[in-house]
Amino acid sequence: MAPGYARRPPPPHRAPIAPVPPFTCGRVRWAVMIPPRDDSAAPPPGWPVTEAGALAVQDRLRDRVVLDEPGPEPGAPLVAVGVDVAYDDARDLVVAAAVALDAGTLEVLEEATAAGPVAFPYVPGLLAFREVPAVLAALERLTVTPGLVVCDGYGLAHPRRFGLASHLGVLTGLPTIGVAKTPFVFAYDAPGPRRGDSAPLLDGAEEVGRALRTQEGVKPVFVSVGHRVDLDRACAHVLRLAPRYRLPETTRAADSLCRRALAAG
DNA sequence: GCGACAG
DNA sequence: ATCTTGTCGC
Repeated sequence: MAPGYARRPPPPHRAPIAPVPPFTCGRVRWAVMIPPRDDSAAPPPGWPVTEAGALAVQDRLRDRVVLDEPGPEPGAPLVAVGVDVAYDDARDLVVAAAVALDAGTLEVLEEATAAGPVAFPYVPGLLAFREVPAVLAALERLTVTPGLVVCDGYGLAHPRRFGLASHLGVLTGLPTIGVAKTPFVFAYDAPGPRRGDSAPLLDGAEEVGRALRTQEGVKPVFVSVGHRVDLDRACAHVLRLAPRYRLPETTRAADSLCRRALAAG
């Protein structure tokens, strides 16, 4: 692991990943987040168990999304962290992975995983409630400080403008973006055929993200802002992280790791 | 009202 | 997401 990257002192379990104003979830106060419990990836006390409860949490947290920061400068030194999860519903098990890469060289700097019970059923628009607890636990186990978190799914491209990437950003305070493989419910025109070509991802007349061609002749990915990053930079980071394949290396590394961890455990 | 619907 | 055979290509 290359020296020169900022590190947080372990153990991180009692310390917030980043200074974020306290908020409450249900009746429970999360200083920023996740917490202690044991060292599992179980959802914290107060994690919603109903759709109505989850909708209420989204409604309460959505205005905490920060959209007026440009985010990390593409080309500058950056620790880009990919997060993803794999499931075994039969065993009520979810495994999350967080893989930190040097955004310049794509070298793997650090890997972490966390396993726990499935926190929520899959409901379109409420994906964060299923994935976030385990993802937070995996992020906490990294010792490098993420400069950008790349999520598998959406941020602002969400019916209530609060997808997984935005949710994770608000909870951690970290800059986040969403990279999805399918366009969810939004409309777009096919981007040009070359790598780097893009077209707006539209909710009516509102651009909620971008269909971005990362490889020539390959279908685009769908990029949206999560938290503390603008859309131009989000796309620039995705392009740089995907020099060879359709999906960014962050996503590929995290996907691979959580699947291996699920199969192993 | 019914279906579609990130992962 | 996950269930899954073979197949084309580097």
